[in-house]
Amino acid sequence: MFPPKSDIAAMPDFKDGIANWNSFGIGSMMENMSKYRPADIESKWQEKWLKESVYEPDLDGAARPFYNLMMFPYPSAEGLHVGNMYAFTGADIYGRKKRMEGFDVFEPIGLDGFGIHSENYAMKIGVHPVDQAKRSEEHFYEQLQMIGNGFAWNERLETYKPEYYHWTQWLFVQMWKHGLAYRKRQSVNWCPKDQTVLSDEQVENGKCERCGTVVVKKELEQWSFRITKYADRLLDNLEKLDWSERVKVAQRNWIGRSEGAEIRFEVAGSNAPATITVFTTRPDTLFGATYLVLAPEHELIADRQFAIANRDEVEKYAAEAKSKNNEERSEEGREKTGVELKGVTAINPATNEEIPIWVADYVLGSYGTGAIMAVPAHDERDFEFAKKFGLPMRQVIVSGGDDAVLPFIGTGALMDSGKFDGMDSEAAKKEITKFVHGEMKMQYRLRDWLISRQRYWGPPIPMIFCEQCAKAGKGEQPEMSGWYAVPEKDLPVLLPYVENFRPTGSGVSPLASDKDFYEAACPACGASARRETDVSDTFLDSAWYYLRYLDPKNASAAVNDPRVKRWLPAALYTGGAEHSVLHLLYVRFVALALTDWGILAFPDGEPFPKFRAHGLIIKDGAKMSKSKGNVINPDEYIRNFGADTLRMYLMFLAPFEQGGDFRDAGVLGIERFLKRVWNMGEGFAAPGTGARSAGALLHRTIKKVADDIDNLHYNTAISALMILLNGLEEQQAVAREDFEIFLKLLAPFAPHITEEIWREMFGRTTSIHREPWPIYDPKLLTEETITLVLQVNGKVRGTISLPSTLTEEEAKTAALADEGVKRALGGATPKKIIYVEKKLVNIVV
RNA sequence: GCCCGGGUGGCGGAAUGGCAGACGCGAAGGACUCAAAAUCCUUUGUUCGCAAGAACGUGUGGGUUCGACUCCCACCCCGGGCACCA
Repeated sequence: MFPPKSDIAAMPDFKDGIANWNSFGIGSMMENMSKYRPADIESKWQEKWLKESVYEPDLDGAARPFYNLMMFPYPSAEGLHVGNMYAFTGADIYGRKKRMEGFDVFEPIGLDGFGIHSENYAMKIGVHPVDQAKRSEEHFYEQLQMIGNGFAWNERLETYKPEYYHWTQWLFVQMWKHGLAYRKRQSVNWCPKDQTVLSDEQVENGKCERCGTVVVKKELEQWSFRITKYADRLLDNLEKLDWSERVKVAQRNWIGRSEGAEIRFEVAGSNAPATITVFTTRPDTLFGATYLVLAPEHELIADRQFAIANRDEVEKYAAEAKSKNNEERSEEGREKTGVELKGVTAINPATNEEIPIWVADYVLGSYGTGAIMAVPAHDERDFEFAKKFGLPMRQVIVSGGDDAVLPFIGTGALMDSGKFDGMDSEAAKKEITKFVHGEMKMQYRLRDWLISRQRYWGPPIPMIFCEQCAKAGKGEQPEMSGWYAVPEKDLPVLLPYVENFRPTGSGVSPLASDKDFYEAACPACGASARRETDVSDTFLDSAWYYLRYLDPKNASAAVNDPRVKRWLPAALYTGGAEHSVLHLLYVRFVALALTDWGILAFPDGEPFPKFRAHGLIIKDGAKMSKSKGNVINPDEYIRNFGADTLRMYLMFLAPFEQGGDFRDAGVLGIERFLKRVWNMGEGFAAPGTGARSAGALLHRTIKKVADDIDNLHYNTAISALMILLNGLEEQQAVAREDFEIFLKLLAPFAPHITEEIWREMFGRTTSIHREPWPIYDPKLLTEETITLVLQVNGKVRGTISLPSTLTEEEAKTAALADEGVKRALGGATPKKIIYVEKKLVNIVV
């Protein structure tokens, strides 16, 4: 593992310091010296900060609010992960600097404790989720206390507390009232292991995002939110957001907007009149459409009125295709299959030709209209299909150059397209659509947010179904007769403590067997009715928590709160990129909806104008996981090295947005650095020395550290601090003022040791974390002498030190006089001399 | 396949047109010590050379430039996102 650190925590009475003393010191002070023992000072300051409310801003009166928000953890498993600590530390450093710059920094923390993740863990260790939540809460907060973040503890929240989920349920009710929540029987993702449905976003490569089990399709009646209604705004707003690019790209891909046309094809040969509407992004290729393909789910296939001569064969194919899950259906390189619908044909509206209609599972029922026009000459999939079944191909686009090879996917000029021949394909899209009375239309990859879960550990969905009203066709929403939201005065619908909380697998929640829970009176007619027994997705809990932090004491104003105006939109949001299309999409959707309802008023409806995704901490080149046994427990390192050392080590590994590989050996370097800081602090226990300031080095460091923190380049900021300490140690004597500036620069990274030196060694009475951030003097950034690089034909042949006041002429003269340069020139005459101000002279021969 | 990152010593990384390898780890040698640990000092890209110094060197191949890790073109490899989405 790592070397034993017997010299720190394990020796409480060790008290000489001699062994630690280095060249910097004053011998006579030795008996007063103490060793750097993080265990002694860290918990002391954590308690003191709490008592002094160092990190509690005035939520109602702060003059310069800075909401420093970070994604809250979901407690489960063995406790805080080193990855959590990495994320929190990186966000905290930014916030600490802002606080020193005079901002009222609000850095809240809480627990996203509802959900499958926490419930599964409780089941695994055989504890009831309610009881496990209490334990996790205690353990997590204890660990979170130890990492030394400037958390505003007073405002902490837990999503599983009734005073919290009261408002999660309220949010559901609002969705319902505004027509954004609906219940529908549909083919949904079902995780056989977690025994619940999942949203599209929770399925990764056909597997459950939580447990990795292959997801299957099930026909179930489920609750969804109409996030698709917001697809355009979710996409368009991305342009205005200052977010990590990779997250924006992921959201763009996920929303997947494409512009195309819907075109109607009349059907011939059927006894009843029928049309098939297709969606295409290439209406310009309509003249090349030689057949149509319906998805197995297409409504015409189930329509018995529709005269398909080989109906049995077609239905059999469709049924088989539907039984396959997405993964099987789209397995890469899979051969195309399909069946022709005999006895019916479609009429290409551009050519008036009769073309065959097929059913094939390469067309998805859930996208577009569930039907396509196939243009085998200009689409790879259609090409493959046409080749296999011997269907005709017709090229209708030519590019300028080599276009002999089909399929040709690109754009170009039209051919064999009647009066459109020669037209540019881009222009032809609109023209041909118009010509056949089609309609330009957007299509989205995004699906509605499936919100219900057949599990116990979540907020019960606050809906009631009344059989009486349903029969009478009454209800709160059109086409949803019988359904009523729980009246707001009756919220929250409490999650009962049931002994049998395990998922049933029958498509309903364990709450469905709790009569006391589900029996309710109809809010409309008073008849005996039945409560919804599913709970909502965990991601609904976390879709509004940033609002809740602003008022944990007064639940009645949790969402519509005057503080919201002061603190939101958040100044900075930090979290993992793995939530690109989960949390980060949902949270935006909910904010947009709240904006439309007049509850929020953020510009563009966006709560987080600035978001930064941090990197991933891996271990020895591999992702940490319990099965690999390479999970780093931060507690152990904090116990052995201190939180300051671990914080700095994690930040020193690599740029914060990149992540890093955790290697035990590296921790020692930071530990040495902090010991040297400590020792230098001890050296100042005596009155100040009146030594000269480190000047340019100091001021360059102030600038560098400030810039690096702003850019989240903590690794290079730490490097700059090391260089400054090295420089100070080389001096005969160090000015106390310099060292104090150094301490302030170090404070965001190592909050405990800097506070200890500041207050205990230097006798200050207020926290270093409330000190003003150092300002550099631009005049002091440059050294008195500069190093001029001398090149001949671009190769370095020497360097010389010159006063920084030097002129171009002086530089060139000095360069030509240099021995190394003369040797390299070998008597040749310079053709050209390039001078880069105060940096370099390059002599070209 | 498309879209984002990225490829630099033994290792993590630094430098975004101007001394490649900052800072740290590791390693080697030395000081202190009975000894070890800790600490401090020195060295540490590769090759040739006693040295002064020289040549080579940032995934590969070209190009632009006085000068390229950095910019341009083509390609290879690694990580991530999307993917039969018409």
